Amino acid sequence: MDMRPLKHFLALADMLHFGRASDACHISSSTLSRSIRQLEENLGAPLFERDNRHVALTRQGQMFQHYARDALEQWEAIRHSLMSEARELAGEISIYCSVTASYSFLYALLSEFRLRHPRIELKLHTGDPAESVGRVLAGEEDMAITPRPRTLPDGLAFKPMTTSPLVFIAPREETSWMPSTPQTPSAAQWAGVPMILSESGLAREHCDTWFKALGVTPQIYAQVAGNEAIVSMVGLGFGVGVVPKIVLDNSPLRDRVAVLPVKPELPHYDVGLCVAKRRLKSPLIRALWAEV
DNA sequence: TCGATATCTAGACCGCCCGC
DNA sequence: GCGGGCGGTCTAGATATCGA
Repeated sequence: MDMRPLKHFLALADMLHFGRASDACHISSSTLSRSIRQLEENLGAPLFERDNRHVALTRQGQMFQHYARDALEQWEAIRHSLMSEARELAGEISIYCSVTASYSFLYALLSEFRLRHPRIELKLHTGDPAESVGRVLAGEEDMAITPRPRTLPDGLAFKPMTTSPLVFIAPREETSWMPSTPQTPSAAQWAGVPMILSESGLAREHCDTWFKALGVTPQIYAQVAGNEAIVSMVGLGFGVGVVPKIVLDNSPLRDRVAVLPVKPELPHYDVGLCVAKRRLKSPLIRALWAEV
């Protein structure tokens, strides 16, 4: 069975761009165009509306997207199940995590796994941890290393790997807006502090709750996707940021910032591995899941 | 308005595989 | 060995968008 047309379709459905989707599939855009056209001819229905500049899923394409995801997952599951009876596990697992998580957890997670399962190919994608749960639930990634959401969505399994406190960080240089007594914060002290915060995610939620309890609307200087960039901007003196301590410990710019001893402290959160429960049927996914 | 750029499509061609 | 089918690349063409 040739599942490539389904993979081509899903790549284009995700990216809605022939050039980027063909790069992701390691084929030329014209090959992708032909593959999609043949799929549409076989199905007798248009899957994409496209012109010389835009690509969009049709209603039939949206229906087929659900089928294609399920079909590929079931195909991988049965294939690996049959293979595992006959010989060692082989195939591909995609993992999504932040750059920091790749420094901090991947070695421990994968070093022995690679030796035990050398025929499993690992695909690592790094980015904003706030997107990780959504990507796993949407089937775009097999697994993610991510902070545990406040409420675990149905269908998501989570295994904690470590706990990290959230900390306020400030530039080491003196500034006029720096809170003078962070141990005893007041609304007046924090009202004028330029804040550099995550656009979304758990760190942002905890931070918003902290400011709400203080009775202050934070003066947001910048909203950033990904925690690593917050350390950079704080190090440059743009404002005060909030990051997981593990991000700070792994940052090459950690010497340019200082942790503010703010009270009350922000909550700790669990960092761990998450996976869609339905994906645990796959022997590959189960094998890596068992590593934690 | 016009040139540059981005993007998708079609056609030509090539290499590999498989059946005869 | 030959020919057909298939999947790939390369290239040109068409057209929308953008910016000067």
